[in-house]
Amino acid sequence: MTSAPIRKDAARNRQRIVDVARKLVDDGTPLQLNDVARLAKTGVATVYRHFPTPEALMEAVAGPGLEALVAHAERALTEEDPWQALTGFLDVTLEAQLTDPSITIVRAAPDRVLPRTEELSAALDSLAGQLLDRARGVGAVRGSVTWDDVLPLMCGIAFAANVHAADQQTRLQSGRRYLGVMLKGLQG
Amino acid sequence: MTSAPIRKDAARNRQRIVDVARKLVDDGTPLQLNDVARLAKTGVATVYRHFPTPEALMEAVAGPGLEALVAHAERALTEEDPWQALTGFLDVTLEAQLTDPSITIVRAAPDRVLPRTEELSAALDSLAGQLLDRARGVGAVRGSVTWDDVLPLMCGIAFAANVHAADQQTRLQSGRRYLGVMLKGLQG
Amino acid sequence: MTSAPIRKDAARNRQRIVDVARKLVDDGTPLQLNDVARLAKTGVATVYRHFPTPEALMEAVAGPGLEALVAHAERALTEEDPWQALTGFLDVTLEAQLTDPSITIVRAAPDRVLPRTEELSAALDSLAGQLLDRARGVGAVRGSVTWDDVLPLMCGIAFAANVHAADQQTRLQSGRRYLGVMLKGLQG
Amino acid sequence: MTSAPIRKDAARNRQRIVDVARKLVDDGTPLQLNDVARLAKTGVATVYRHFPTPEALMEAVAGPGLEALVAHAERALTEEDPWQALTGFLDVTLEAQLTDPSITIVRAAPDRVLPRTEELSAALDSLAGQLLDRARGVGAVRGSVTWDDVLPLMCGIAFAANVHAADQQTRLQSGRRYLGVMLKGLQG
DNA sequence: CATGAATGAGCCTTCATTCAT
DNA sequence: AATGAATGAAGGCTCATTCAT
Repeated sequence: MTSAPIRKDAARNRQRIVDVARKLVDDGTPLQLNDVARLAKTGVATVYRHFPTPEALMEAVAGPGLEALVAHAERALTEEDPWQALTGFLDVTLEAQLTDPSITIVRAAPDRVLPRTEELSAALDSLAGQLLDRARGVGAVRGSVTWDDVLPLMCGIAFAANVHAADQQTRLQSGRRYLGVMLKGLQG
Repeated sequence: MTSAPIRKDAARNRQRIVDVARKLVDDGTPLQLNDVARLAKTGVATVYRHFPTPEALMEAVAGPGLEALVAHAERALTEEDPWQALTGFLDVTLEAQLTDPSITIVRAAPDRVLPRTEELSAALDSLAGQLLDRARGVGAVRGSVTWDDVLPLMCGIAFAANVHAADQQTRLQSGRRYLGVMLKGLQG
Repeated sequence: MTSAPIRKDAARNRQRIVDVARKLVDDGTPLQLNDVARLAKTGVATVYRHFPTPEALMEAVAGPGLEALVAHAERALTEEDPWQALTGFLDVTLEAQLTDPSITIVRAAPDRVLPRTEELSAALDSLAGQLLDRARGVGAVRGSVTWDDVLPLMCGIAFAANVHAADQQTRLQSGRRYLGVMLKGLQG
Repeated sequence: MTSAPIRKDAARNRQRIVDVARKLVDDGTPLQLNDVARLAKTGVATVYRHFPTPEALMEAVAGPGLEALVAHAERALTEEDPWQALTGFLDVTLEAQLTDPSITIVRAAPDRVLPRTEELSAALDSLAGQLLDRARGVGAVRGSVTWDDVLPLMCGIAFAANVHAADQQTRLQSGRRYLGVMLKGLQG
């Protein structure tokens, strides 16, 4: 009755599925549960059991990335310089978004389907909001801008970087440049 | 060079197709050539003859919007204040992008399939580049930024506005705010 | 714009589909549009174009049978003896139901999906109702019974005949016996 | 011959499974062993061990209802008036069939898979046959009709009642009316 | 005995594209 | 040029049944 001890082989399967999905996502391939099943050498239904919808799988793929960002945000909150803390966090966030498309996809989506993702997303918003507030507190950021705007802007920057360049290398460079533009735009 | 006299009824058909497609695009419906044909009361093959691929049709839909932007850019080049000229143009561009999704789609795509679109796109890039150069010339814009960056950024802003809001009204508001941030970020 | 001249080859296809479906229905096989397509040597989508749902196809299969019954009911209304007219009609109806399962399926269904079927069904109900009224008029049928009851009862008799026997021959015999029971039960 | 002592927990499981299945059947939901397992908080395999096929489970669901009918038939055989005994029994039977769909399903099926069901079914047929014979003995029932016909007819009446009405209330009313028609039809 | 994860065949449905009329 | 019927690959999803734990 206690929700789930989780069997070892089931966990292995689940992980294989997520791994395969990650590879597909990284390649920009749209997630098709049938393909995932084939590549993971599982039955389709196994994929469906673990992830009832493509969105759920996408969120599972994004999970570790989101966790890492949460961890980084927490560390950033302990830094001395609020502006440094903010820009450092945004820099890491951007790199994550450009490296792992699932992050932008999940964060740009109107809603989350897994409780865990919702939780992570909320935590991230809360922490990032604090980072922004602290920076505003020392006058480093305009009064009118909220995290509610910065989140879409970060997704927009990732989008722009993808529009501008196809290869990973250039994409990161452009992204950083665009982030620079935005940061200057945000300054008080 | 003008490939053929074009029969009047053919032209009428073509127009009906584009009109229908515009409506679908504006509603956010994915362009399906069969649907378009049915709504335009044409055979599918007619749609295919005029527009061999969905992309071609999308570009045809974007055409008038792009022409309007070219016209605006030309007028802007005659304005006195280079900064005003630039911001005015970008403001109109943003509104166009948020009003007519085909514009962002076409401009964010890696390549164009219709010669006419290529032409318009190139003209727009050239004119916008000049507007940017003029603004840079009077020190209103950072030296390092080129139109090659501003175009993706505009698409990113449109994307951000869509992430932030679902209704047209709010979308425009957010978009303008984000454009403000970018412009401040671009300033010398 | 006038609804449909119907192409000859299209009509041929449609007929092949209905023919295949009829065979399946007669064999008691559940109608699966993919199977129908394969057996009719058509693409699946062709079947879907003609019959958007299995129900629509089923009704198309039942069509001729219903038409024949309507014709019979019309003739019956011209007969002298109201009781003979009624029993003759019910006998033919039963035979139709036991010969062609689609008839019972369509008539026992809560609603019809094709306008044509609705039309036929309504016509049949109206004519049968008149036959019943006439029989009641000469005191051959109890006052309390309406066609609204006799229709379900006919379906019930067909069901009973199927329960009782598997082979066509015996099924018809039993069905007639059961019809006899019902008719006696209906008599004033 | 009683195959095994049967562990208490196993019996509990079995009962939970049957209870869940009964609920599903009563709701008109098709019996899916996976669903049953989930709702009964059992593993699927447990369901399969107790009931190798959906039919077996269906018969188990019908069991108590059949037993009750057998009991009623036995009591009926002791009644004075053979016609009253018969009609009373058929009335109770009809109500059971309309209340608990599993009864009609099992009795209309060409064969039984559980020995217990076979036994009950045979007993019921035998008893009902005697009730019918007694009624025929006093001239209350036509000579030509056998229980072999009445059983299908009862299933047909249940079918007709379902065709005629969707809600339980009306279904019972119609069923009783149809039973009345049949009884009149059977009378000598 | 019990569990529930895994399986994969199989059905339904859509859509871009071709081709006979 | 125009028509729209036909195609069939492809994707989504379910469910009866098996099997490792």
